[in-house]
Amino acid sequence: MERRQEILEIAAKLFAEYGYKATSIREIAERAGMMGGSLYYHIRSKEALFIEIHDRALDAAARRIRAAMAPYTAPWARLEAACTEMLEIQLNPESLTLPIMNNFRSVPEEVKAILVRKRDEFETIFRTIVDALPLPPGLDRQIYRILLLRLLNTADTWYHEGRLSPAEIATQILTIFRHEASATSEKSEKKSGTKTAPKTQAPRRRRVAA
Amino acid sequence: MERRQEILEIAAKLFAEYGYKATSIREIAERAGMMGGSLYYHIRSKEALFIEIHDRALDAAARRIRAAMAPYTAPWARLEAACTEMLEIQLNPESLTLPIMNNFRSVPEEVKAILVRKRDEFETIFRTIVDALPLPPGLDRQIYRILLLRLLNTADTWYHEGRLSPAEIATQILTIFRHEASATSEKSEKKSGTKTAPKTQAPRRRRVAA
DNA sequence: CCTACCGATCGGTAGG
DNA sequence: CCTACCGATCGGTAGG
Repeated sequence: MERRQEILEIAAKLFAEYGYKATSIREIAERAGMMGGSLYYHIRSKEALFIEIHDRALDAAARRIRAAMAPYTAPWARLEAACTEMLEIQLNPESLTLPIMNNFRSVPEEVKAILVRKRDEFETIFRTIVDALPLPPGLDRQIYRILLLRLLNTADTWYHEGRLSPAEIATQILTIFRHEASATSEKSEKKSGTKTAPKTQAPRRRRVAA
Repeated sequence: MERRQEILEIAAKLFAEYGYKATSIREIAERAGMMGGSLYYHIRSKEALFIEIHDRALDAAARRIRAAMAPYTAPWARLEAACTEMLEIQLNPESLTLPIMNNFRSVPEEVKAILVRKRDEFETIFRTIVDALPLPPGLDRQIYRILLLRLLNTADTWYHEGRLSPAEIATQILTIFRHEASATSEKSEKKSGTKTAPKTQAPRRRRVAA
């Protein structure tokens, strides 16, 4: 039973690094210490394996992000909490919760349809957050959300440990994406009695041209 | 001689859509109206084909972007011109200049090294532009540039024609990424005697919280 | 540019 | 979980 979990994690890492097609069943099996054919004692097919990993990763990510957002009600604070958590997930080299989303180029069309449906469902979290932001009218919320998710989901392709932490990168992204709608920006988050800024990296963020 | 160009364009389209590994020589050949083996009259190897397409695409893109920037000297205007042109290139379904960059996951390691070197060279264009921007001190220019390039380079993965044009998407990205350093933001672009805003989609862009 | 083929590798199965 | 194998597909070559 935990052997299976091990296999899922090995496969997730390989899928994330090389994509669906370029990851072979035999390579997964070898890293799990068995022969290619033996893997089919644990899995039904390569396609089913990929779908299961993707589903589990997104479910786990959704749970973690909702938990991270829970303490906040102010829109920008919720966005920051969600983005930070998402980056922690995407940039963590361990565990199943890995960047397999958005790497669908070599996935068979029928499978892709299933993955995209699941991913769209996952992204409603961000849809809700973005819709609540007091953005300037010139910004298209759909594009805003898509762009933000692109950055979060593809961060693993350029990130290498050492320079900035996931939380620091989240801060940079938030600094860029933070635009207030109203002129009375500093105090425009009206919801009271709740925390306004997340714990991580909060300080040197606000710098609205005034 | 133009037959070869045809093959390069067909291959570029397939590589962009499915990635290196998932694109077969036989599929390229079939779309070019010949047998798999016949393709080797025109190319040396699959690897060489990919490298050539990548090189040509980046050279052409660099040329177009430099030309688009040429009329401007104000930093933000140069950035907008470069981003708009880059998106026109990335979102144009025709021609060789296609989004093959950043899809290196299934490319053999040795080839990847060559591609990355070329891409880094290409991206110096944006390095120069970003270094000239009057950004607030809280923003890390390296991260800023990386994030911006991610959005430009991966736009093809979510773009579908109909809603917004490449130029309109560029405007959205620029609106998000525009942050002024100084408090006297509106007039802080000191360079005079030169055009300040590009021709495309300029109007409804500025909306700094004041 | 085609035919015909090479060795290698793929996902998957049978039988134990 | 292994051995041994299946049909399919891969990049590439020889010989024309």
